Amino acid sequence: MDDGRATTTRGGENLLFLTDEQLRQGIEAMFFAYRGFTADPDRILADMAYGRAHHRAVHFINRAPGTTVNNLLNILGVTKQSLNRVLRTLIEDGLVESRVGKSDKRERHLFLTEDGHALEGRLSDAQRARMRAAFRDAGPEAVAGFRTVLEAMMDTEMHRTYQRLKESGA
Amino acid sequence: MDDGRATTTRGGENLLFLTDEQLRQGIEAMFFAYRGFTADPDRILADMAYGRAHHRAVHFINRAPGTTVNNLLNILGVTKQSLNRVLRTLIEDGLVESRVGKSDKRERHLFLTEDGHALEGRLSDAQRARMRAAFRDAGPEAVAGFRTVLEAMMDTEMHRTYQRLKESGA
DNA sequence: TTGGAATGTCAACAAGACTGACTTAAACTG
DNA sequence: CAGTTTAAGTCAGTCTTGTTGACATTCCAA
Repeated sequence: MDDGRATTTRGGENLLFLTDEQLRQGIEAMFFAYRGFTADPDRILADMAYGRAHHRAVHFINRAPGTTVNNLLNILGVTKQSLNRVLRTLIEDGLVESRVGKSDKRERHLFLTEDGHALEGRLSDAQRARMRAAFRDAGPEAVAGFRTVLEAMMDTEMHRTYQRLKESGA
Repeated sequence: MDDGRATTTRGGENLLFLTDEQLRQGIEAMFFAYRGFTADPDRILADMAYGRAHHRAVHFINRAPGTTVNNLLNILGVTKQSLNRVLRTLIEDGLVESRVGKSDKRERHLFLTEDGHALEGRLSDAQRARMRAAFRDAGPEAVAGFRTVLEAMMDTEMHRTYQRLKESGA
């Protein structure tokens, strides 16, 4: 199985991609690619008093305007104390607006302000530019495979969240 | 361009995958998949006094036995102070051995001990299991695409490092 | 009206990254 | 050989982001 040779089954299915060596390459590809993935927004954020956590909050508030704190908590997978620290600075700095819920006044609905949208735009422009270049270089078939593997790598719950977001968009 | 419809060029090339919405889905896929990618080793490490940084060090020392501290620094992309903290505990706990270089006595060459190999095995077994399942579900073509896109997403320097490691393996 | 849920806040803490300054030892170089 | 550079390690301090635990407030719903 880990003899380094390509293996072909009766069906013609290449099993080389399941050797430990191939899996390790996949693992390292994820590690190095994720660094590239976050590098551009990180550079922008480094000049401000913000970090990756702020980027994530701003991204998902933009993606799902009016989302509740609890919903955002589930998406981000952090504790409310951790999110609250980030959210507080964003609200103080006038990037995020928190509106008391109409039907349920316990809930807070989160929205980006004009300044919030400006930051979100800068960050996602940078991140999208890299993603666009990678997608273009790799071609449509590779992109489809990329997404298929990533989806298969998610936990079931995360996958559901991802699907829900996907369906809500465009 | 961002009208939500599939676009086909003369060459028959589907350009839908370059819409902002598709790029955003790619970004979110990376975010959620990376969480899954690190979840299993993180769970194992949580029970010990170790974290993700220890995992990374152990992984790359296993991958490139005898690597110098400087080389590891370049691979991991952190400061020597940050790496040193992690490396010190690993050496103290007898998981990593540091040997003075033969030709250049300033250098330290890093190796996993038996215990180090045991931990590395546990961690990478867990991570490989998820990767293997994802690869199997997605199929060989998807896996090839996955790797193509990830490679295109890396910074040039990281990509060189990744290639060097890849060639040194199997 | 009482219990539980959603939110927020305070405090304390830890991992893991960072900068800057400095030491030691070894190797290279003019 | 003297001076400089390189590799590694250390000390001190800071920052972001995560964690627990305890507690208050508000308000919906049985």
